[in-house]
Formats: sequence, C-alpha cells, structure tokens
Amino acid sequence: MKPAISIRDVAILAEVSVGTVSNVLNRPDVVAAATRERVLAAIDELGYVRNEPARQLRSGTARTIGLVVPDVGNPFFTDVARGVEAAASEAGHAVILCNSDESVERERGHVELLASQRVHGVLITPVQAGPVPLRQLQDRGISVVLVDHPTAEENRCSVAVDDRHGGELAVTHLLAEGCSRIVMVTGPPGIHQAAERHRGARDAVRLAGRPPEVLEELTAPALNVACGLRAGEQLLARAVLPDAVFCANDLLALGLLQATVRAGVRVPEDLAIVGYDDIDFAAAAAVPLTSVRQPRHEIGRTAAALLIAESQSPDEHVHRHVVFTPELVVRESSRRPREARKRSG
Amino acid sequence: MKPAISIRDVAILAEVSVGTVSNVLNRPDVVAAATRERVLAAIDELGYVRNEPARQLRSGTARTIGLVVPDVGNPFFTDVARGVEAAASEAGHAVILCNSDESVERERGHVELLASQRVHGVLITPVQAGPVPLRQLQDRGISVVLVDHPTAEENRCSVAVDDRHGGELAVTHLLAEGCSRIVMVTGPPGIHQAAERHRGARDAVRLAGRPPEVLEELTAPALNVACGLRAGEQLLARAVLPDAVFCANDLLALGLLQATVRAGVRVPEDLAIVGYDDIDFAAAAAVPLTSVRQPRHEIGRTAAALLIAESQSPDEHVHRHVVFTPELVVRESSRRPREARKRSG
DNA sequence: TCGCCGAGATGAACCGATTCAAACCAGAGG
DNA sequence: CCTCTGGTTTGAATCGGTTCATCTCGGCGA
Repeated sequence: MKPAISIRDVAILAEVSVGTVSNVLNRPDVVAAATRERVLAAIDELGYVRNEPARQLRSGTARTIGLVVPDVGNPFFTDVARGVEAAASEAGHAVILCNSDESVERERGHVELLASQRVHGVLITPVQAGPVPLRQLQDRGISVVLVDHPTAEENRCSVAVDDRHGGELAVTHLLAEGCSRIVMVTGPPGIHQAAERHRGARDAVRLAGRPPEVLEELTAPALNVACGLRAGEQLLARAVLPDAVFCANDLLALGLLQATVRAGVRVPEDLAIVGYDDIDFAAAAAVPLTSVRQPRHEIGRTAAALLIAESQSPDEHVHRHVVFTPELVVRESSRRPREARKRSG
Repeated sequence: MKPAISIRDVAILAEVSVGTVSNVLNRPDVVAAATRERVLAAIDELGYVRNEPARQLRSGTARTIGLVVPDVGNPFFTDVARGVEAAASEAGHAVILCNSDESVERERGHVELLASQRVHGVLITPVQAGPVPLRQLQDRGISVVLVDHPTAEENRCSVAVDDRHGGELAVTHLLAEGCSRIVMVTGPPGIHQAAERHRGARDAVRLAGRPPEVLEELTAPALNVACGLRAGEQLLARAVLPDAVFCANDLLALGLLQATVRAGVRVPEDLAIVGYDDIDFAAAAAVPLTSVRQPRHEIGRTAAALLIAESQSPDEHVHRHVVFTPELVVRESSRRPREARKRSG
C-alpha cells in the first residue's frame, strides 16, 4: 500500500495551493481554465480520490442516506430499494441499505449506526407500529421519512399506500367471483400494514351487505413463504375448506398456494387465492397469482425525493404525507369458472 | 435542530478533558472508575453519539465494509448478504450493500463510492469475469475479497463454489433418471458461474460415456424469472420437447417451470427440471424444484471473515481461496417415474 | 525528609478536507 | 505613473475526534 495521496499531493504536483484544488473539485467555474486543466491532470496522474469522511467533517453534509427495511428477502422491499437508489443517485447520494429482519433490536442498532455516521437522511419502514425511537437522528438534524408506515406523524414526511383500500379491493373482487367463505391470512398484530388490509377486507364484506361471518381471520407468525406453507397446511387440516383466501402479502400467498396445490386442491376452482404486493414471483407462480399491486419503485423514489427536498430547505419545509392508491391485478388464481360461482354463490 | 453536541460538550459537563472522554470511549480500562462513571453519565445526559467520520479521519480505520452484488432481487444474494452482515456485525462493522444490477457502469460507480468513503474493505461479486478494476481500492489499502467469482487471482482472497462440480452433479442426476435429451439454459457469456456450470454439465455427459449431443445449450439474456419464462416459451415452440432442462439458476428454472406447466407439460413426467442455488422459492414452487444448493449464508460469512482477518494483520497475511462444494437437493421436479425412464432411456 | 514511581489526567498536534478573508495581478481609466 | 477593479489564487482557521508526550500527585522505600 502506497502512502495515501491527499489533496496536498495534488496541489504540489499541480503547483497550486490546496484551496485551488478544492475549488476545482467543488466550484470549477471560479478557477481559470488553464489552472483547472493542470489540477485535473494532476488528479488523474496521482489517481486521487476525495476523502469523503474528511469532506463531511468540515462541510457538515453527508452524501449518504440510510434505508432501513424489515426484510431484504422480500422482493417488495428490494424493489422499493431500487426506487430509492434511483432517486438518490440522481441527487448524488449513496444509499446504505440496512436490514432489520423484523427485529426491533436490530432496527435500533441500525438507527444508532446511521446516527453515528451522520448520514444525510434516513428512510425507514419501522418493524412495528407506533412511534419510532428516532430522536437520535432528529437531534442531529438528520431528517427522516417513514416508508409504508400507516401512522402519519406530524413532524415528518411519509409515503404509504392505502392498505385499507387495497384490502377492500381484494375482498370485493372475491365476493364478486362468488366466494362466500373467505379466510384472510394476516400477520402478527404489530404489523400495521396487515391490520389495515384486514380492516379493508371487513369493509368490503360490510359494503356488499354480507354478514361478517363471510370473512374469517387466520394469523401467521410472519409474512414469509414458510408461514404461508404452514397456514396452508392448517387450512387443509380442516373439515371444510374455505372457497377463497386473501393473504396479507404475496410471500404468504405463494407458500399457501404451494401447500394447497400439492395437496390436490384446484386453484381457482376449489379455492381462489389473492395476494398482496404483486411481486414478480406472483405472476410467475404455477397458478399466476391475483394480487394487489403497490407502486413499489415509485414508493421508494418518492420517499427519497421527499427526503432530499426536506434537507435542501430544512427551514420552511412542509411535511407531506403521500399516499398511493393500490390496484388489483386479476390473474388466474382467482378467476372462478361459472359453475363454481353458482355452486357457492 | 439543536447545536450538535461534540465530545467537548461532554468533557465540560463531566469536568474532564476531551482526551479523557476519548479514553472512556476507546480504552475504558485506563481511566479510573469514578471518572468513567461521571463521563458516561454526561454522555447519557447529553445524548452524545460519536461522530464516526471524524473518528475515521483521525484514526484512519473505518467501521464499514462494502458489499457489491450484481442483483439484490436474487434471493441468493440477499442470503449471502445476511451472512456477511452476521460476521461483520460480530466484528463491529456495518455493511453498505450496493446493487450493481448487472451493469458494469453501476459497479464502477459503487467501487468509486466505496473508495471515497474509505471503507474498511470490500466484498464484491463482479458482474463480469476477468480482472476487475479495483486498483482504486487497493491503492488506498482497502482490502478486497472476491465472492462467487471463479478466477482466483493471486493478490487477494476469494470465496467461491465449485460450479463445475455443481453442473456435473445436476446432469449426472438427470442422466441417472433416464433423461437423454437435455437442454441447459445458460446466461450471457460474461457470466462465469453459468459457463462453469455448463462445463460441468458437459463433463457429466462425457463421464457417463454418452455422446455430446445429449446436451444442448440455450442462452438466456439474463438470469432472472422473465428470461426463464421466455426460454420456456422457446422450448415449447419446438417440434420435439427435450426430456430435461438444467437451468443456470433457480430464477430461470422458476420462470421456465411456470411457462411449461401452464402449457400443460407435466413436470417431471414429460420434462424434468433442475435449477441452481436452492433459493427458498425453489422448494416452494408449484412443483418443488430440484436444485444445486450452495451454502449461501456460509459464503457471505466466510468472505466477511477473510476480509476482517486480512485487515487485522495486513502485513503477513496469506491470501486464501476458499471453495465450497455444492450439493444436489433432489425434489419432485426431477423424480421421473419408472415408465418415463424406460421410454427415453 | 526526599526522591522516585506509576496510575491517571491533560492538552496540543494532527487527520484531510472546506471556507473565506486577504493578497495578488493584469489591464483599464484618470 | 498611479489607482481601481474584478477575476484568481492563497493560506490559515476549522470541523470533531484520536493520540501521545507531558504533567500531576499520592504513596512508598531509602
């Protein structure tokens, strides 16, 4: 390893002062063309790369933003992350992606890390509902945008999707397809998104003038494929199968789909299935999955844009709460043939 | 935003010098217990959080390592990332996860970013085979470990999987199941892993004493679900279907599985399918997918451990090349019934 | 009583950039 | 010839930590 090369080495080689080199890097217009060329040549020759931590220390502004998601294994969040990345890199920011793996503990650790790194801002989808311990960040002037978190707090921006409406869309569709014994697979009570979707599902039943018994709830311990499988097995163990299942996300739905198809249940003839998120695997499932689409990329992009806007004019920034409207994508897994409709409808 | 609180504020409140506060933080044993308590109390009261960039500037050592993967959407890499995270956080390091999205351009950008951040080390799965432009990093004493990259370069550590052997396992299995017209779906020529798997597949044919025509190659433009779908459609358009397909990764296999099952092809009776990676979705597919398992978590963990070991004793560090051996996991998608074997065998 | 010792605390120098008031300089105008 | 002006360049101060040579002081042995 050669001795590190600093802005001083560049200055010496180009026969200018360090201030001038800094100007070439940050305000190229104020330095004379000839000088600029000489400095750039020196930078090139030495292979100089700016020491970002030092820059940050002096200037006080970081070029990185943090993104904390509860599950990187869920394609929904990787797509959100892609959107964040796109908007951030346009603004010259890098993204530190942190995975809290549904653990409040780990989430706290990541927030602490980002605070000590003095990142420019943080986007976070909190693991649990309710106020998040983000004082560490905001005490340091690090702005925070909540992503996909239903509780709109007054003191920060947020981006979310109308999950209640999404749940309503899904169940309204199932009722229209003639289903009358619907099970909704939700997640643990802490997960707000799932709770909202469930609320929307109940709305749909009420609005259709059907008795509440039409919709039953089944709680899964987590929103992943393994739990979907288990939920499917639980349903199969029953004497009577429902005629439709609405899952709180696609991972659950894919697991449940596998369990039921493998057991010989015909989807959608015997059992209609609807998921949520419309991840790419949903369309590619054995029986293409009906799902409620969220604009994943757009969610990430918007969240990052809000963050950047806020930090550019922190004083008279008005916090905004952007809510996207989800959209039902009907595929084979819930298209019931005429006789099935008659039979149960 | 309150004025930022620095180590100096802590020192004043605790009535000690800044040097002592720093000692409490970094060498708690050299400071007297009473003083230590007083300082810790002050830190707590003020909510002080260390300014990591400043620390890094002076001490020269960062607490972050970079991980560059070609596709965060691929569960294989998110599992590798989890392994990296586990080992890194044990050693007190944070991970910056970068997604190059199969683009050499973006990969270069990320490497540049990590160099300017002066990270502690970088783990990278290069998009393309061949020497990677990492001088930027190594000039600055940033050690690099190649992950899942077959070309073992002398000047750094690497972690890989014996992909050739994996390919051989897969095709040997298919031959044993009685398949005799096998198509291997590979990726673009730049992707070394896929090429190695293909080579292993040819080995298997040769070792079984079968003519090379038994194995045919089909190139997909990328290793994702969409391309798998397209590859499946291409096969379906043929006059004669092969009796087995070996895909360079599970995403391709899942796409192909969907295309063929949807078209009424029976898997495995008419067509056996084998994937590669054994991602969680593989077991959860409509027809559970036979796949070649790689120790994903272990790969990440080992790579991070090598990196940390190297940076702890950079002088007399001996570069290691760890190669894991893959393992065939047989599931339903390739278990051919007796008659099928006879028919084609 | 004196000197020495070592544990503990101190504070100034330093890391590599940015910033900004001041210096510089060439040419125009008086 | 001198002054003024505006575009360039300079260099020292600074950011918030870490490090280390130096200092303090109570105790102990001579």
